[in-house]
Amino acid sequence: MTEQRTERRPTRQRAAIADALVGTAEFRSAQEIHAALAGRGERVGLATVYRNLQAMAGDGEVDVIRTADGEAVYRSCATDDHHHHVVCRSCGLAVEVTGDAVERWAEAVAAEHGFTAVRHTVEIDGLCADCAARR
Amino acid sequence: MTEQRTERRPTRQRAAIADALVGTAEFRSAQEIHAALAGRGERVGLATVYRNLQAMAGDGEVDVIRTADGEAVYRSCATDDHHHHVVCRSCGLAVEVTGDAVERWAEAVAAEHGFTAVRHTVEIDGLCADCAARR
DNA sequence: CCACGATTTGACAACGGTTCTCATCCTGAA
DNA sequence: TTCAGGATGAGAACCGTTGTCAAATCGTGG
Repeated sequence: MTEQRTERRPTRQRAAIADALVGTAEFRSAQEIHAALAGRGERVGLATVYRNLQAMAGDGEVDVIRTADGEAVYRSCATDDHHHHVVCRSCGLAVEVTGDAVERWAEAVAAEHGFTAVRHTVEIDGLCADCAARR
Repeated sequence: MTEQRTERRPTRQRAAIADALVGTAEFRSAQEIHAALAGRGERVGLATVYRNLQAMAGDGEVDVIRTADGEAVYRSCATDDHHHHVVCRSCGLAVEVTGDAVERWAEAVAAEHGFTAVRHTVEIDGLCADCAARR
């Protein structure tokens, strides 16, 4: 179930994209990353951003989740281990959390209904302390 | 936080759409519903399907979740209460489940990081017994 | 240090789902 | 039955994402 790190060639573009993700606590869309790179002077094609983001996601280097309107957003994960996120609806800040309780609950509830090969999606969203104070 | 039932006028189309959803345990996309209605002889515009599905979702009459590729899929919920789903990756079959444990965990974990106005998304997917047997 | 085959890139077209537009149709109320 | 305004439908418009393919780039072997 764990992804295999595919053999890939290092390029300036790939590094730039990875760089844009590192050190950011927010989930960002491919378009935002593309714009950020452009604004920074890094000339990288949009298709390249998408391709690399996909590849990184496949290798488990970054996390991908979908916003409410279906857009894919990415974030570099601090850990390779299984985890979930608490995301701020206002600023996008995300913190990683783990919870054996949920994992077990999901597994149990699925089994109870005869499901196998179970996976799950758990994302929590709210207002972070800063954004809440700023109101 | 609970949705207000908006005043809406009953129409043949709206009824047909609601009808296509009732009695189906699967999550279905707007396009699938549109096609199903067309195949059944019901002439309903695609835009109308989208509009009504959105309205119903806003009123909490139907559940909406996003497939892995970002497509929105709908299902009429048996209950108005808060619940989650276990969805079959193969056939789309979905069963509704509840779990206080998760709710509490989500709330606690969010609070622990200073988040407020917390909401969460929890979906479980796997292979239902039938699909698993069919392999 | 250079040539070579394989990858990767980038500009742009193509796509698929969803939303918007606006003239026309219906519905409930009078 | 008439009327005003909400609802519908056909198609254009949108937008995020993926596909195309020639040109640029990379690691390697010579």
